[in-house]
Amino acid sequence: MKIATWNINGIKARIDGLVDWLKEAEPDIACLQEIKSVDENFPVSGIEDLGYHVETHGQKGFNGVALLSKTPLEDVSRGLPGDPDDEQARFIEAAVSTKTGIVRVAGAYMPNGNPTDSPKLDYKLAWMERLNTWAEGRILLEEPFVIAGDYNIIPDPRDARHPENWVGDALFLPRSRQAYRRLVSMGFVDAIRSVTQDSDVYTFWDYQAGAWQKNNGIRIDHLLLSPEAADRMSGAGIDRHVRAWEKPSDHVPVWVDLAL
DNA sequence: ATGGTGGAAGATCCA
Repeated sequence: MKIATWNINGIKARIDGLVDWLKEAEPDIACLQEIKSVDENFPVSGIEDLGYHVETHGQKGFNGVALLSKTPLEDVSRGLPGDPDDEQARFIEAAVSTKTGIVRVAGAYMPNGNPTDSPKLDYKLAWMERLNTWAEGRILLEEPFVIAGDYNIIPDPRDARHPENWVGDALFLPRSRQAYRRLVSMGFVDAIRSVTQDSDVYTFWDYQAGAWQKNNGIRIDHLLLSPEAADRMSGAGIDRHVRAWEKPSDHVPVWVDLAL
């Protein structure tokens, strides 16, 4: 079972590229972030034509996440638990039945947190705390389980081409990285880091200043596997070539293969 | 110090 995550930066602008990538990569489950669309306007037909079930959690203009799956999505839940006043659409979770049981997948779009002297950083850190509290409960289930998404966190200096340029940025602050490390320390496995220790492995290149051409990238899109999922991992990768397509997102898809 | 790019929306906000 192939599970992928991709921050598509606007479904309306990316629908053709998404369909091309789905045909090429054939993920069983795809988690999309930054759909920037309300649920009613999400273009489901071209995706359903490829055999996918679609569940969205959108909002007007910004944010928004979606799950696509070749098998039906069960127990769908929208919104990260822990703050009923949080109106930002950044989280969707569902379960999928497999030959060996179920796999649970959460698709998440973590807050950016910049500028760091604004409430946005507080929101980012509080959101990560809520995620960690929720993840503690999930890991106790001892199920194959994946948290996939745009974490907006550079875990380590080797995850940036120019780490010195990110000092002081919310994506690289010690507090942000600590929150991510606390999550991983519960027992999750970073899928990409379990197949390579290379620096030069990125998932995002800014549109500005020729970042892609200079390979000035960062690794901020992650697939965290519960121990039960990690035990069944057979491969992982980054579809970096998608960044060179026409009208690309600034992020590329990241995927993991699980023997489920 | 500014602008460099792009998406959604339709003036700015967000990244």
